[in-house]
Amino acid sequence: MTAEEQVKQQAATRTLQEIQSEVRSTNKIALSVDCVIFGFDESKLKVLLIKSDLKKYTGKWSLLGDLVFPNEDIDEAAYRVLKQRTGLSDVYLEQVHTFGKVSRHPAGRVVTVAYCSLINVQHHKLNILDNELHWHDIKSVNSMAFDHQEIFDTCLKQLQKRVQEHPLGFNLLPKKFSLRELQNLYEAILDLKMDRRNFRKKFFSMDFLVDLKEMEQDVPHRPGKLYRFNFEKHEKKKKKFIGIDF
Amino acid sequence: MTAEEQVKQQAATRTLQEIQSEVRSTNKIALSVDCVIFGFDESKLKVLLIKSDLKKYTGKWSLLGDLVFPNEDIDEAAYRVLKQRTGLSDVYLEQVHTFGKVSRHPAGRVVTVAYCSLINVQHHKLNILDNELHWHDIKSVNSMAFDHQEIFDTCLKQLQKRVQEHPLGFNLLPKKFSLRELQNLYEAILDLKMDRRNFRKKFFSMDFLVDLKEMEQDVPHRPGKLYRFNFEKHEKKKKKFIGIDF
DNA sequence: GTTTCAATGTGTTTAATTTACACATTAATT
DNA sequence: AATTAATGTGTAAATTAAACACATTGAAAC
Repeated sequence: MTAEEQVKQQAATRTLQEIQSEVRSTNKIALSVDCVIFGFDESKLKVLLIKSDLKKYTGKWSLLGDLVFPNEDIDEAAYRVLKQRTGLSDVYLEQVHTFGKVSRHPAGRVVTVAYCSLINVQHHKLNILDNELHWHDIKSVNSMAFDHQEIFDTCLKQLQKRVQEHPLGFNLLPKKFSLRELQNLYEAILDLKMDRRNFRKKFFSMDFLVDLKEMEQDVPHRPGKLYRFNFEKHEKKKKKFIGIDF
Repeated sequence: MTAEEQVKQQAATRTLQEIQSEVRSTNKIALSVDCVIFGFDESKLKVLLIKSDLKKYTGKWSLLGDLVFPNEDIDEAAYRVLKQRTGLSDVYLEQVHTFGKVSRHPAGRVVTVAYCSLINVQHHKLNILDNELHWHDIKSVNSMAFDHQEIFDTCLKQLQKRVQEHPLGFNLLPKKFSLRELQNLYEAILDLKMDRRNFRKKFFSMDFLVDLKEMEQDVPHRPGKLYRFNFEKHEKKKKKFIGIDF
């Protein structure tokens, strides 16, 4: 870890009290980033949360976030938070929405830019840095600190939409995966059941899957074939008459 | 106009020099909103721009924006800018993306939240408040001040996507419109030609159009029927097996 | 007022995509 | 060797999208 990184790491662990004093020191608006970090484990979609350190919200969970430094791009700030908390870099990260209601944060006027990140939980397990963190099943997340519930809901909806438009889901899977895992993932994200035969047909008809000629190991029943994601460019079919689909 | 509105109007006409001095007075991050205001006129999609008042960018055009007040929601700030510049309220306004590179603005560290607005140009003509404003054909917009070109491009892409998912386009049309105008609008937004028969079929098969039993007036050839948008709720067809469409 | 013109208005056929649905195969377990 | 619980595969029906051509109307030109 470089000196610069250490400074950032130190700064990012400011308590809410410290943030509060900084925010209130001027009447200007403070800017933060919050990351909704998704993982996939045991056929369930999970989100990485931290225990809120503000008394008012004792027992509530929060997203991972921090104030943006004056000399740092907001995207960089989000990467920094992610790196600090998970130890991971080179992961999927996308800005989703900015939340800027006057009274959204108890520490003062803090506008926050929400990011959505998709990580591989297996990799993360090797790098876990903080025992205040916990992976929550998204179905059990229903009352978070501040307006974090709204931020989370927005990011989840965005993910559900995005995952149907772009092959993002692979970011949540291990490098080698079976079609069953892939389908479990989509069912967990979209919260629905799909027909196995149609699901397979759909993915095989696109160029996303490379057959690794390997089989699953240590599964209690018949092993399935393993695939990896095909990183070569995928041509998007152009339609002449764009299907307006309200 | 209330006293509060006057204060806001006054504040919003700050010059860039004034903004600059405010931004540099602390080392904190300043927050602004920028509005990409779309209109539709003469079968062309237009965007409302203002001449940049910063010397470095003389002759360049800018989006309409302002700093966010400490006691104002960011959505409110965007509405304020829109109201000031167009005189219009109750118009379509949607947050699109936040731009937060360290050096994006010459006045210092200003992070800006971009909004997309769709207005009816006919209404706006009655309310025009500022002769520094100009409606530009989107096809001729290619070098704006600061990073406004990038912001504009992002908002246009977002609009192209949104308009195929939701019936937003109607916000750009007069209350009464012909199918030809509707198709011209979609062709202008999406920058493509559509088959007239399929286009009509598509819109009639949805519940969006109410036949006003009126005909166009003062058109140089055979008049077409006039319609209005049907504001009643439209049930979105649910698919069982969600079409993953990369 | 007849003709010309340029737009509106309408249906059908084909292709592509989506959906529904059932049975054989495999490997681990008993 | 039989059982079990999963993987793996194909086809038919329904829906949706795409391609395509001609009659009708009203204004403008003559």
